[in-house]
Amino acid sequence: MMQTYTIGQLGRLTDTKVETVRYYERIGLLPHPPRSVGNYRVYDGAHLARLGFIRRARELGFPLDQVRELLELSGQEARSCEQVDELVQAHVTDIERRIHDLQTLRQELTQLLAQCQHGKIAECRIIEALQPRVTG
Amino acid sequence: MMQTYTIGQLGRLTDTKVETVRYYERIGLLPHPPRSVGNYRVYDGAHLARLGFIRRARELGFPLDQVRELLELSGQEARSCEQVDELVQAHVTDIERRIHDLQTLRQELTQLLAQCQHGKIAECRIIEALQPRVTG
DNA sequence: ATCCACCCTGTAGTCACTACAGGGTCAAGA
DNA sequence: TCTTGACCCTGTAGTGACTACAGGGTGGAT
Repeated sequence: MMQTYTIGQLGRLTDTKVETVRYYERIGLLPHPPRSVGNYRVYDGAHLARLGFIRRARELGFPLDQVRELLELSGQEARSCEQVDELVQAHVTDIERRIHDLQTLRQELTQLLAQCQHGKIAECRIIEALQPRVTG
Repeated sequence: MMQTYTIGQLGRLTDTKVETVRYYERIGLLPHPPRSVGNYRVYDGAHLARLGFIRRARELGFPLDQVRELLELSGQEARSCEQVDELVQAHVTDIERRIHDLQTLRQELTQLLAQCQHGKIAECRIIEALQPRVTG
């Protein structure tokens, strides 16, 4: 017999909240599964694999619309890797930009902290630095 | 005479969209300004300074509730810097965690890319790596 | 019969805006 | 005087990716 799962079991196997599984179904990322007599969703191994794929891609930081593209591509076995490669490449570039932005931020904040003399707010360099240069 | 500003002027001076200024008012971050006869908001220099503070803090990545705290603290001139310091310190720690997470992510993705043989999807290592290890 | 864990739908909340729709105001030019 | 166009007003809904109820039904064990 084919293995089946309730939504809760599927969630435990993929580390996904039940509400999230239903959400993925609602936005068309997971197919509507068949229902039991009691109207429970009945999932099979294919559902499990697809949800696993989605969750792994999410862990790697892909937004849902890119996950959708990856799912689409993963089904077209004869197609070349090129698009997958580009998609991942673009994602890496995006991550690198975010790392850079955060590093800049950290430096600014660290400089502020270094200037703090631990006195009163009135002479606090941090608060001062937040005061805008425009004052008229 | 005291300098006054329309919402649009305030927006231009602080690089803030008009809708955002109204949003800050709605959530209580900016006070309700007086209105003109035509029901236009009329801002003064204090509003400008406060909005500038908010925007600068946002640029530095503080979420709005922390901006609220910073605004609160900045008004209490006799108080010690300690809380400001802690707040900024905690923010730096948070940013460092995010940098670390993104670096881990980048490494994982870069490894995937390095494994790509530029062949067909059927043998794509990237797609393969996304396939879940659980398959039953 | 009753309990409890699980499932169902539908709606609203999160964060920090952003984007309308559908109107009113104001200053300048023809 | 009329009209244009830039600006302003309110209120609501959308973004991403969930999360959190409320209010109810189901299934298996005791």
